Amino acid sequence: MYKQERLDQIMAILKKVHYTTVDYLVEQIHYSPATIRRDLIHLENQGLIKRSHGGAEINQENDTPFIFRQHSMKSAKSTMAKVAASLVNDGDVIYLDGSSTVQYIGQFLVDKKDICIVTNNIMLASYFADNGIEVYCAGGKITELPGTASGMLTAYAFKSFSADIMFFSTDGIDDDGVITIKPEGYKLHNNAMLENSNKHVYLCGSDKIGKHSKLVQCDLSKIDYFISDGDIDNKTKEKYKNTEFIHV
Amino acid sequence: MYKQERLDQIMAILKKVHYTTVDYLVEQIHYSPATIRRDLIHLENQGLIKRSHGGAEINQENDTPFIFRQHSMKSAKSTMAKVAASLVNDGDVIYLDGSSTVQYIGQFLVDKKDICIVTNNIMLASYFADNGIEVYCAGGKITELPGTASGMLTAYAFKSFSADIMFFSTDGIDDDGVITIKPEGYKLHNNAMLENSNKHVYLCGSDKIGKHSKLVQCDLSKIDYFISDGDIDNKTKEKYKNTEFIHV
DNA sequence: TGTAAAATAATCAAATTTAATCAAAGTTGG
DNA sequence: CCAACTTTGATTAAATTTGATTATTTTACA
Repeated sequence: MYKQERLDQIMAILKKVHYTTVDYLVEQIHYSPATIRRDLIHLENQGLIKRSHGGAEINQENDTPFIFRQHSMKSAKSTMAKVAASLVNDGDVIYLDGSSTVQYIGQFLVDKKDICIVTNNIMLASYFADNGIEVYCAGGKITELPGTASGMLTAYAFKSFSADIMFFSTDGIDDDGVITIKPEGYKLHNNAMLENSNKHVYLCGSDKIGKHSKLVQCDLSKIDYFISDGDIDNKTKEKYKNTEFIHV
Repeated sequence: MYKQERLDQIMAILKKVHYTTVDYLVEQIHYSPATIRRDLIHLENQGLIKRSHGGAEINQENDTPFIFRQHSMKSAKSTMAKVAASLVNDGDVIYLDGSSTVQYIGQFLVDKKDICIVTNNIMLASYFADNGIEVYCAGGKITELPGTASGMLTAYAFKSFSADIMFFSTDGIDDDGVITIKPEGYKLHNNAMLENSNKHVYLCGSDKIGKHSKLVQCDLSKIDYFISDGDIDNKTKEKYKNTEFIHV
């Protein structure tokens, strides 16, 4: 594993849990405590985290919207987001789901002309509104951070529009297709998004390839663009000829 | 357990109960009294809490989230909000509109037990979610800051619930009743809120009394509690006997 | 105000975590 | 292919954190 890959993993974990212990990182990343500590020192020197006895916590800038923190500019998610945003045309109506991966697309869309966003991520909705972009918030029960609406109401909202393009990300993919381990409410509104949009773009971090779950969101054949920083085996690519696999 | 995790747990407990004893924290967190005390000293140095013999209490001012900091705590809006919040019972389903006045109520509701919030203010929705309170965001087109949804979708969302109590504020009142100068979409969802809630609480800053507009939201007879820092003439009070006028 | 009970502060030893050092493994460039 | 350089993991010394013990302070109440 490359050093940068390890650093990204640490940042990805910290982004989720806010702080973590050295022991936990050792367990997750399978490197020695000494190496993990050196990585943490490196990240601290970059100003991305703050170390303390036993672990480290993420450095969040209070001024910049937390959704586009600096480190994210370098991460795989941000790269995927940039490629994803390039699929958007001026004038498009765009569905953005509430996942943290899709969240990164926001910063690359503010320059587009005459677009209209529909999203169930309330922070994203707020961000677009701040930047003078027409945005609809798909409401519903707020279930998890960062503020994501889900359930019947959310599905209803997505059913009320017809989008040119939709961006989403779930917990992973396996042989059965796009899977999710989230509660069933997520499947509801994700389906509503899928059914009421034209092009479907799926973002998939390399860590999510091969994850299993009993809850299948949809078949890969529903996906028009599959964007990932990881590799998909050729058998899968053969099977889904209509899907464009984009490696970043 | 990581130190920061313990500090967060203590703050989480203090956010709920405002004051707690060392013994209680020892019981909850399973660390020795000595460690808990050291943690409390640490939090006190950060200005987050105030220690006292036997326990500690939260520092309210620092705990106030940024959305409530835009004006001083002593402002009329905050006073009205505090009175308004006292009308809420544990277990209530509560409608909060997207006005900046109503926004202040949020901070006084986090202590209530088992409540459920429905609001079209996305910052408020985010705030309640952060504080572990069941919250539904009424979606729709985001029209103005602070991130307020309005229109058909918003109305639909409010129609999907049945609330015990509703809080709202508009641009003012005149002889015709509660008026608004906002676009018509606001009347739509405000009406939905009025029709699907039991008690109606209207907050009215003194500067809003006597404002005119051609758009009338509703008659004052619809209002159960009229909270204001300004004076209402007796003629109006006579006319609307069923409305309780609360001067703060 | 005086006294007992309770809580806090101070101190110290044990446990845990980190820093420093070094040898082995891996990389790079000629 | 080899030598110089970097990275990694193990070892050990130093630093930090924790909980127990004891002394001091604060509180409650007669």
